[in-house]
Amino acid sequence: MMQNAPAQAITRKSLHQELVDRLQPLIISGELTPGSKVPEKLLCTRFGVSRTPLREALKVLASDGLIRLEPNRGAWVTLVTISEVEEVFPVLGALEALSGELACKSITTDEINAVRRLHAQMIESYETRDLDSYFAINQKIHRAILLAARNDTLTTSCQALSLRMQRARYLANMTEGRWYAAVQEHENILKFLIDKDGRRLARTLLDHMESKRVSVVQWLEAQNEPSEPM
Amino acid sequence: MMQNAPAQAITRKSLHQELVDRLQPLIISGELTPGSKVPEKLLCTRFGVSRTPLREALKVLASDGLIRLEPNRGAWVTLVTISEVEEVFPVLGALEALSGELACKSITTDEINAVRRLHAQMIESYETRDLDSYFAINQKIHRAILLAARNDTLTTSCQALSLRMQRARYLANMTEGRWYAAVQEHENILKFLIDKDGRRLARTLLDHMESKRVSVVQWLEAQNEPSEPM
DNA sequence: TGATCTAATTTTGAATTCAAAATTATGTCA
DNA sequence: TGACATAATTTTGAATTCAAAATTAGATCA
Repeated sequence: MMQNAPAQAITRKSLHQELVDRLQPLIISGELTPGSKVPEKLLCTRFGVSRTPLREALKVLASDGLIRLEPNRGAWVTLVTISEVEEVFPVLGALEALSGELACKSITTDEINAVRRLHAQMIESYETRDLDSYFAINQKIHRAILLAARNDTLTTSCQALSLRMQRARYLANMTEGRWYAAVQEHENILKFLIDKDGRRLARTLLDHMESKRVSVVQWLEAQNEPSEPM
Repeated sequence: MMQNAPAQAITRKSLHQELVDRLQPLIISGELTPGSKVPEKLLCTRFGVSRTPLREALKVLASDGLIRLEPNRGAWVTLVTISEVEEVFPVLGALEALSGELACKSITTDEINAVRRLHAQMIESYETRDLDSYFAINQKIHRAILLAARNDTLTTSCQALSLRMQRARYLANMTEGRWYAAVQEHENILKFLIDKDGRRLARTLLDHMESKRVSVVQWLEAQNEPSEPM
């Protein structure tokens, strides 16, 4: 007899949800230019849908802060401002700290080993200075810890804020010094996770986020200055 | 000349946003019965709008977890489960702790005095055993601290999770003992806020939330048992 | 009676339509 | 020319329409 396995029920996703999932990457990748108008008509054509489900998706994305709706003027891709970064990173820090604490309580050996492997891969990317790969693996590590925390609400909240920050293409930043420091922080993250030292892991994740915040703000400031010379 | 005062721009709210704002209270007040179907047609009539903006609002409410969309079967008012409470309260705790820490850094004397007054009012409600009033003021205090933290992202995140928890009509709960303890916790909250002791305020808010979690879970368990006697 | 199948009705999801607002283009006149 | 007004066009917001899916009602038969 077939087990009632936790395999996800075949939920035929609704069109608007599908669109939310498709639009998010377009926004965080920058394919939809930050600050520009969301090309409603074009997107309808591109995805072969009418305006109704697309506009439903835009409302949801707006509530996530990825776009901004101006009444009677349409939807605009939001851009990452310094003040937004100053706001979001502390919140993300608190949430990631919590995720670390919870993860230490329920992470399995297999999951720890998975993080260990990811960590090794990330170091490799660091050594070959492959920034794209580094960031991709980095994200996977944070996500693995998040999932080990076994708290869907936490996962969702973190994910949403994280998405907003990913719009900042701060990947480009990463000075050699900051990169080295980040790797050191990750060594500690791995260590405390293996030790299941929730307290220290939380603290490290918090500090890690704070460093990231500083780094991102610096980059954004550098971006702004040239265009405001007076 | 007219100053560019920070008076809110006369933003004609969009219909769907208006509906989100109107539906939220219906859900948290229980006027829309938890677990029941969202009466789309009825709501259209009630608010005098067509299905389009209403359905847009439903998508947003669903992304906030207040309702659940079942493809081809409509929208359902979600009910507060124990496992959801176990998830949300720790996250809320972390966020409120952060709000306390940040508030201590930037709260003004006026704002502290406002909280002081609210606290006094709340004590009065406690002494007259006016639960509704107690909860209303209680919320105002937490919100005042949140606003003093000067972090809109934090405010929004907290608010969203808080709304989800408010669906639980745990107000009814509040044993005499728990109520007394909660008041004591609030005495400390006020004290640490006046002292601007961010660290201790954060810790107290966290503990406060944890106590609330226990209390709510107990109540929910009591609710469930009678209907599942076997 | 009650289980099962089929037809009628309702509800849902999404495309289309339409009026109002905003934008762009065109014309006027100093 | 260029500042302003007016007309044409486009875009937006929301109501309506329509096909597909789900639900309900009714019929059939053991």
